[in-house]
Formats: sequence, C-alpha cells, structure tokens
Amino acid sequence: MTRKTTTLTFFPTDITYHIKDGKAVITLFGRTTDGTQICILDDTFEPYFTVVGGTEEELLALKQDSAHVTRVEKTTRNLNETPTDCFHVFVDLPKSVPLIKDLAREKEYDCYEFDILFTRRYLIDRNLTPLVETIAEAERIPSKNKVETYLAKKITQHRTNTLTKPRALALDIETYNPDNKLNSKQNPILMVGLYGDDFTRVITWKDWPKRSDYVEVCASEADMLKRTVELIEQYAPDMLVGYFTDGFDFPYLSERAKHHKLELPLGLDNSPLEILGRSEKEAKICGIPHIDLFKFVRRVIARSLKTDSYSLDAVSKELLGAQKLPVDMNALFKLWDEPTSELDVFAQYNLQDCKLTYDLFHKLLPTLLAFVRLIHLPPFDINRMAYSMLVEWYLIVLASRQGEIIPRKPGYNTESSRIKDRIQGAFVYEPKPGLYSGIAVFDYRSLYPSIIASHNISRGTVNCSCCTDGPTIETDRGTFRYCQKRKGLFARTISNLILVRADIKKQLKKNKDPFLAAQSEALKVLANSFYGYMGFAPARFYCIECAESTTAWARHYIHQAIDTAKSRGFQVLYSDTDSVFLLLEKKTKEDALKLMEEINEKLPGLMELDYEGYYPSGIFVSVKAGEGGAKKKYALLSETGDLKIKGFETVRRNTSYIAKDCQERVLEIVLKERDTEKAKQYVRSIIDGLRKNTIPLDKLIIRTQLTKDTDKYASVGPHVAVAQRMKARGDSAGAGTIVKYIVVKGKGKIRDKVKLPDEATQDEYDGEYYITNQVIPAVERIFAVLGISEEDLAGTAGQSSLSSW
DNA sequence: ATTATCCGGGG
DNA sequence: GTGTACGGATAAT
Repeated sequence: MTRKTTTLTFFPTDITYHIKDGKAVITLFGRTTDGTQICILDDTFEPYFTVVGGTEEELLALKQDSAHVTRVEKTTRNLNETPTDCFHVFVDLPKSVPLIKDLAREKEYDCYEFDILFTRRYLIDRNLTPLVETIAEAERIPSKNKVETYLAKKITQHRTNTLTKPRALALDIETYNPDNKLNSKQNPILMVGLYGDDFTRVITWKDWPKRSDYVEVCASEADMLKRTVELIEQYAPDMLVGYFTDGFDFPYLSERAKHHKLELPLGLDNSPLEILGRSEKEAKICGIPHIDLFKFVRRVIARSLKTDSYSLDAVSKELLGAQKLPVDMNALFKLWDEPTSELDVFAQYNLQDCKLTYDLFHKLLPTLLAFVRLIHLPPFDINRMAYSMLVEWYLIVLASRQGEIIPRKPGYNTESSRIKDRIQGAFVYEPKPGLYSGIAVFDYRSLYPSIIASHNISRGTVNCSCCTDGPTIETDRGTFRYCQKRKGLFARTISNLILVRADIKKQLKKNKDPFLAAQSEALKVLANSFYGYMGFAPARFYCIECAESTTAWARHYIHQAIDTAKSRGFQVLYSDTDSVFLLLEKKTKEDALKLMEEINEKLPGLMELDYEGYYPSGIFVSVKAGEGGAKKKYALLSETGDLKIKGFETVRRNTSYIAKDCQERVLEIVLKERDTEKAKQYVRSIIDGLRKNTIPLDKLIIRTQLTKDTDKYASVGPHVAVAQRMKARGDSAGAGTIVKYIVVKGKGKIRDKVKLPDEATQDEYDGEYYITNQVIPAVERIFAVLGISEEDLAGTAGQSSLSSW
C-alpha cells in the first residue's frame, strides 16, 4: 500500500491538467537536475472563481447537469483596491466554471476570475514559476507516459536556479511547391530537418546522387512522418523550436498525417500534436513547449530590431550575422520529380534553416527566460503574448498574490466605448528652423513610469474617499486626486520594477551576464508599457483617468523645466514629451548642469531630469521647404563627432542610397565644418557625377515594397512595372516582395524607363531623374535653412525651373 | 485627418 | 480550453 516518497529537484517546462476519477489533476513536465525527464502530478488543486454577492446557501445550490458547486469559502479580497467580502466558489471540474458562472450571473451576483485558466491559477496560487528549480516530495506511480511519473505530496520553490540550458531541438520542413502553391492537402512534405546539440538530420523519402551524410531516406512520406516522431522522442528535447512553425510547419505536418490516417503522438503523454485556434494558429505538444520564434520576434523583439521584415533570413542576418542558403525555390519541385545531385542543395538549405533557428533560439533565450521569471507563466504562453498581455499578466499575478480580485475583460460594448476615449498627448515646443551652436539636451528619465510611481497613480487610488485634500491634476477629463494614504497597485508595481532594475543594473556593472542584461531590458520595457496599457481598450485594468493624469503631469513637468530654464536666461530651442533642448549662447555647460540640479530639487519621488548631452552644433529643418514648424526633423553633432539624425528619410521607401548618402554628407559638412559653400559644391559634384554617369550603379537602386499582387494595382507605377518585368522573366513578385529597380534614360513615363539592377548598365541610368527626384528633394530643406535656393544649389540661378537643365 | 482592410511568415 | 489576436501600413471615405 505505502510507496516510497522521494525528493525530486527539477525544472518544470510545461504544465497541463487531465481528468482522473472525476477530478482535475495538474500535470507538470520537466527535467531533473540530473537530466531525467519526468512528470509530476498534483491532485490537490480545486477549480474556483470569485463571487461578490449572494449567500453561501444560494451559491452551493447552483447546478447544471453534472456541473456543480463542491464548496464555498467566505473570504475578504480587494475589489478595485478596496477590501470587500466575497466568496470563492469551488466547482467539480474546470469546465464547470463557465457554466456555474452563468447561473450565478443570472441571479445578478458579481462574478470574477472565471476566465483565469486552471493551470495559470495553479501557478499563481501555489507561487510557482516555470523553468525555476522546484523541489517535489513525491512517489513514483505507474503510468503510460513516455517519462517517469510521480504523484506529488508537496511542491516548493526557492527561486534560485533557472533552466538556462534547456535541451533544444529545431525543426523545419520543405514541401512540394509547384507554381508557388502552398497546399497541405495536395502537396507532400519532402524533407524534415532537425538540428540540436550534436545532432543534425534531414529526413526525406527519395534518394539522389551524392547526398549529404546527414540525410536519411525513408520509403514514403508516411514513413518519414513516423520517423520524425521517433527521432524527436529519442532526442527528448525540453523545447521544440521553429520559425513560423505555429502557422506553417506543424499545421502542415498535422494535415499530412491526417492525409495518411496517421497520428503524430509527440506528446509526453502520447497525445497527438494539436493545432489550436482559428485565424492565428498555435501548435501544441503536451509536455514539450513549442517555441515559435517568429511570434516572439514579431511581438516582443521587433521594436529593438532595425529590420522591417521578420523573415528568418532578415532576422538571422541582423541578430546572428548569418543567412539562409540562397536557392531558387521554384527549382525544388522540378528536382524532386527528377532527382539529381542538385537536390542535395535543398537538404543543405533545410538544415541551414534549422541551424539558424537553433542559434536564434539561444540568442533570444535570455529574453524569453527573463519574461518567464517575471511573469510566472509557462514559456509556451510567454512566447505568444503581445506586450499588452505581458503587462496584463504581470499585473494579474502580482495583484492576485496581493489579494486583489482580477477585473473582468471588457465586453464588446465597453470596449467600443473605450475606443472613443481620447487622451490629450504630450507637449511639443516646435523649434524655429535654423542652424544653431551650443545645444544642451536634458530629458526626464523614464518619465511616464516615474510619474505613475511618484504620484501614486492607480485605478484604486484615483479620487479616493479617504483623503479629500492633497495635490490634484487638471485634465480635459476633469480634476483628479490620488490617495495619500494607501499605495496603489500600479504605483507599487511600477516602483518595484524600477527598483529591481536599478539593482540588476548594479550587478550588471560587475558581471556582463546576458541573462541579467535581458532581465534589465525586460523590466524596462514592462515599465514603459504601463502607460499605454492603462489606456488600452481591451485591458482588464483599464484606467483612462490614470492615463490622462499621466500625460497631464508630464506636460506639467516639461513646462516646469522650460519655465525654470527661461527664468535663468536660457533660450529654449525645442522640446518634445520628455526632453528639452537649450541654446547655451553665452552660458556654459556648468550653468546648464546647475540648472538641472535646481529643477531636480523640486521633483517628487523617483522623478529625475537627466543630462543627455552637449552638442556643439545642430540644425533644425522644416518639414515643408521654406515654412516653419519643424517637428522632429533635426540633426545634432556630438562632442565626439558623431551625427545624430532624427526624422530625415531613410533608405526604405522609394529612396536611393545616393540620396541618403548625399543628405548625410551635407549634414556632416554643415555641422562639422560649418562650410555652406563646401556643402553646395559637394551637391554640385554629385549632380555632375549623375550627369556624367560616374556614380556607381548600386547607389541608384530604388526599393519599394509591393502592397498587393501586380494585377490588383489600378495604376501601374514604376514598382509595379518592375514586378511585371520580374514575373516575365520567371522570378516571383507578389504582395510583400521588395522590388529593386533603376530608372534609365528613355522616353515616356517613369514606368517605361525602369530596369532591374542586373539588367541596367552604368551608362544608361537617367541622371536627371535622380537629380530632380532623389538628390534635390533630400537636401533642399537643409539648404533652405541656410538661405540657399534650389536654383542656386544646382548652379542654375536665373533659369526658370529645374526641368530646364 | 480618420477609418477600414490587408497582411505578415512559411515553400 | 475556466481563452485569444495584433500591430503596422496602406487604401478608402
């Protein structure tokens, strides 16, 4: 009867539950510190939700079919940060919660927390964090799982070690693709690539001459699928990694398995690979978190990347300095039909994609781990969350552990009406276009987070009834006052984020650990996302008054800095949101620093004005030539000689490198050498080079992204004409393709004068086109500031127009 | 300007 | 599964 209880130390990687004997059993999968994969069951957690109103008897009586209330616990929790009597209503099964909740609602009881998932509720209430070292007192039990299974008596964590070296396996497939068609019902999978620690394999079902030694040939597609499951099981990964595998590889594998009437029992409980969701799919494997790096990159990493495209190729290039193997995708199906040694290139291509994915995973692992540790949810969930959800769940877990009842998600009507709520934005002091010397720049450090923390902004502290005096803030929406006695949820949470980050930054100075660096970054972005979250219509903790007060205080503090500067005789050049640019003129840097100290003395709490830097010269350019109102278009020269350029066009849309290069060089000459004449001569030399066709061809390439397929454009612009040319010669060019072209000499419209970069020759590009449409527009506003007209610039003063050159 | 719609990414 | 979109860019009004 009695079995031996053992102590297991393990890292939980995945969590789920199953029903056994009419009861929900939490199932944790993970790896022990000595490397064994295990499964731990916990049958001591009961599903519940929270009700305000009703009586114990009435709640106990709620029942629909077999769904029923098992017990009711009277308790006190905070509702909108105010202590409130409520009930925890326990039910027989997790899926009974929505049913019983509906019955309770019919009786007009206020229901909460009925949509907090069972496994998440477990992690919150039991204070557990995935991927963190866990100690379980447990006994071994018989099971059909692929791994040793134990029933837990007690599970605890000390939040020390984290699973920083998970055993990862990357997967990628290649498919039969006639006419660029991706159709999992018709076209088979040709190859499955796997890449792990000391493991490389491409599985396929045709042989070809001179194939690489990591290629394994199966008899059929079905055999290849079975072999894939077998190899994954043998490798026993902690995490299965892919790129857009939620949207492509796993759904495709699943569909092909269905086609062959096969199951893909990848789960550690032998359950099949599951494809969830309707429009945005998720591929789930029980016990093995599936990490789709594409989703993580697009939702979390994107804002720190330069690239516009989140393709594996572009992201690998930026983060790893490595790229996909260049192949002609259209050749794959032809080679498959008649295999030659050339087909091996596609196996190499397949494996390279797996390797990039594997390397990318390790590059991004510190960030993923940082969020898992902060938010306390499983890696599978964190991987797929948008910023708003990361903030929301950070709040949910913290608030819940502090006894707060989690607000409901807004209904459709509430959300629609919230969308109409507009918040008055930041203050902008528009600069007068001009060339300036001696600029000091200050900015408020983490302005919005520090305001929220310092002014105790929170949904539960706004216009509290416990203190009627205290500072107020005027906004378009009314005057708001925040409690002086109780610390609010938002303010407490954000203060904590700021303080923990300060501590991590201190540690980072001694130890440049990438995991620490990622934690610091994660804390920063979470803090910076709070303001946006408060005004986000679908947010549970929505608080428009809080958001409105935050920007109002921001405007107040930036005005305060500007007014103090003016009263001390500084000229204010420009200001936007959290920064102030001062023109020093006769004053020194020391005077400016003294001013900063003076401003800082008056600031409350965590708020602080930072000295961003001193710039010997800077130019502010108007958005439209010759007019005022230069918003966010300026260039500064730092003391170390670096140019800081804001708001000028970049080579992304319809701009050539020659235009950008010329613009940068002009800014450099103007700011560093202060030599207008030299800048003018430089532009003239470029114009001359364009006329004489001596500027290298690759500087003239113009890039434009196709927004739709070529046949859907009403008007055929140059980029559409190029796409048509590409198609005519057999290249693919559909929606999303970035087309590259060069404008060449000739008659007619621009679209009749475009060529692909590899078709055009040095002598045939149209210099005049580049002068009028690329180079001049890029620099004319800079010269307008310096009092030089287009005509003067081009050396054509006196002529009637540019076109007469 | 503000509001709808489309699209990514994979072969 | 006690559930679910998202965010950017372009086109349309």
